[in-house]
Formats: sequence, structure tokens, C-alpha cells
Amino acid sequence: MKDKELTTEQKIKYVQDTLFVISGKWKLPILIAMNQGCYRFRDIQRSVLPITTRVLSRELKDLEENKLVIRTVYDAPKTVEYTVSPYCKSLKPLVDEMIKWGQNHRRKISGK
Amino acid sequence: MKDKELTTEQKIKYVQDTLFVISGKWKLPILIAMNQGCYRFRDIQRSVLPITTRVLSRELKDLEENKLVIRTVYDAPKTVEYTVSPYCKSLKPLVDEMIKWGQNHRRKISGK
DNA sequence: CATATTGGTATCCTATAGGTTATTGATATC
DNA sequence: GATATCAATAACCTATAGGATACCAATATG
Repeated sequence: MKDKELTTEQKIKYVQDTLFVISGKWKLPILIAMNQGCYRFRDIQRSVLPITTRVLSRELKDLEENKLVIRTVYDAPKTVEYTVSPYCKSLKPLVDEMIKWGQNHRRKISGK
Repeated sequence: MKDKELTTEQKIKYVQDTLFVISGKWKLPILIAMNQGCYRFRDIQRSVLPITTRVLSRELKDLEENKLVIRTVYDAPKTVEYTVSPYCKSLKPLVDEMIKWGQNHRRKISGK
């Protein structure tokens, strides 16, 4: 664990793992919306429009498999609730970097 | 510029911008290889195998359009050289975060 | 009891990313 | 002068991501 010296191949592998989990058109928008307080399926859909139920359903499953989202079913009244897991917080530094970089990049490309 | 308060929509937009620039199977592997000292087309290809010339060519163009890579043509002897731009250094914190997160995530998923 | 909303699934379709293979003209090497 | 290497491009193919539309059973609401 104190082995900070990664080979180039390892670095590439880990970066690709990360990309695999968070990339795609909707995953981060969904997580950001959920962090804003959306926890019901339709609420999430409405705040990440125009995503379809089909795609949202698959994305939530992927996120659940990666332990970033927790799906809970309550009865009385029967409802389904999605929440970001505690583990999901570990993404924050990464997402913050992405926001920062994207913001700066837009300035850079659109001629300052 | 001191406006740190971004709306959810802005955050999502910037994150998507960033993803658009760096995602895909090869972009970061290429940049990592170039940082390791590869600057000739064939050198880059060999260190990011099994990428094909077709894909490498397109990726380098994309990276050039995003000002992350600089393409220089020399004559006498006529050679083409690709280098990472100074601006590319701005990606380092992000890529480091991705390496870190991916490494930890692998542990997390593969049952610790 | 009729209608709307919930959390989805089933089909089908399109666009894009990426892969395969062959070829190019220009130089370099033997 | 033949062969190999360079930096690509062309034509074609496949797999996957994502979108369109319809539908479902279960519950809630008017």
C-alpha cells in the first residue's frame, strides 16, 4: 500500500478502470443529481432529462454494481429509493477536478 | 473568476466537457505514453499497442484540437514529432486522481 | 371506479467508437 | 536499385451506447 511506484501499464490500467466506471453520457449527471437530493426514480429522471427510463434503469444498475448507489425497497407504502452510497463520496475529489478542468478548458478552447 | 458557486447544470456541463476530451479507450494511454518520452508516431503506436494507425491518427488529431498535443514537422531530415503541450500538464491532477481512484476501486470491487 | 403516477421491461432502431486490411508517397537503408 | 520504414489515409465492418416507443403491474388520487 506504500508502493507509490506504479508502472506505466498499471497507471493505464487504473485510469481505464476509472473511465469505465464513470464515463458515458449519464453516469455523473445522475450522481450529481442524486447528491442534490433526488432519490426517487422519476425524480432522478426529471432532473437529468431527456434521459429515458430504459437508459436510467441500466445506468442505476451499473452504478449499483459498482457500489456507488444503493437501491432500497420499502413496503407500506411500497416505494423504491435510490441513494448515493458512503463510498460514492470517494469520487468527490475526482469529480471536483473534472468540473475545474472542464471549466478552464472551455475558456482555453473558446479563445480565452 | 471568483465565482465558485456553480449551478448543478454548469457542473454537469463542465464534467461532460472533460469526459468528452479525455474519454475513450486510447486518449489517456496515449498521453501517458507520450509523457514517458515517446514522440514519434510509430513509437507511440508501439507503446500503446494494439492500437492501429487509423485510430492513433484520429486520436492524435483530437488531442491536437484540444491543445493537449503539438504536432511539428521538420525537414532535413523530414520527420514528424508529437509532443505533449505545456497545457497538457494541467491534466496531471485529474489523471493522478483517476489513477488513485481506479486503484482503490479495484480493491473495493474485488472484495478488498 | 377512472385516471395518473410509480418503477420499471420489451422491441426495435440509429449513431458512433473502434477494429481490419490494404494502400500511399516519401524517405532511409542495404 | 530493392527493401523497409515512416506517417498516414481509404474502404469497409462490428459492437456497443444510447434513443424511440410501447407497454406492464402496482399503487395513489380525484
